[in-house]
Amino acid sequence: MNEELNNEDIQIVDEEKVSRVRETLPNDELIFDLAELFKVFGDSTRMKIICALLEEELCVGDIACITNSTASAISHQLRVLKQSKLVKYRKEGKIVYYSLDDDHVKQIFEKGREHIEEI
Amino acid sequence: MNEELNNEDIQIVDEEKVSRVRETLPNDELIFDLAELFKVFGDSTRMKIICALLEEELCVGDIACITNSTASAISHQLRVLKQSKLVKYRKEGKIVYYSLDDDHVKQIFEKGREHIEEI
DNA sequence: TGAATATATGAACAATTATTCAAATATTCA
DNA sequence: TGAATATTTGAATAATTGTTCATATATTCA
Repeated sequence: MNEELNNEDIQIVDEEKVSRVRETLPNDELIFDLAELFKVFGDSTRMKIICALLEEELCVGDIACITNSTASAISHQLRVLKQSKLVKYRKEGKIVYYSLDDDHVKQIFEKGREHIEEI
Repeated sequence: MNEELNNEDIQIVDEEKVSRVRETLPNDELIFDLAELFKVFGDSTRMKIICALLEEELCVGDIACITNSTASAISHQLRVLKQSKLVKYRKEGKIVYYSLDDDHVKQIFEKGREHIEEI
């Protein structure tokens, strides 16, 4: 009786290990940003868009056609990709051409594929 | 009148480009698997677990402590990481130690970080 | 200017999913 | 064996999110 800790609070941990690892962790903001970035890759439609753009620049209508999706759905997803700086675009009249923004996309894609294919 | 296409079906596309890109696309299964893989990286809690395990092998309780989470929540997420072959584990008595399964995790993590930090 | 086309956008709906809570296993040790 | 600890698991809840549909905006061209 009169204990300061009840059962739920007790947890046996390797305190030295825990504080050592804690200090090496990236800050919460970077972890959040990383998760947000990978979340963008974590959808089949967006992954298909990325695969298509790995080949060449494409307009919204062509991407929709290639991915068997609607222009509206693709436009929504392109916005997500744009916000993460994964794609860029240029306008030519009423047509908007999208392309991959830098080489990281390809590198991340390839590393993912390596993992999948080596299992 | 008597047209075979109504407005919703009409879409002007660069057919040659579309079929060319279509042929280079990975099959749907690979695209799905890739999206599933990146989805696993796309959650802050799992990303924290991954960051911690980049340092050294850890038991469930210690991971929970490091990430300010509960053992139950961590256990659920470790199951997800296990299913994607991102972590492996070994049992020592009642303690289960988890560690990263191969070097792809670190590589994917690093590529993600490069993208974040170069913007 | 007005019709046609390409893209973007907002709201609504359905589906997915992370966490919590309670309870079940598994293991050690007195 | 029974208490204590570590982890797992299943169900429920709350929050997030992808697609659809209707509509808005932008651009070209007759």
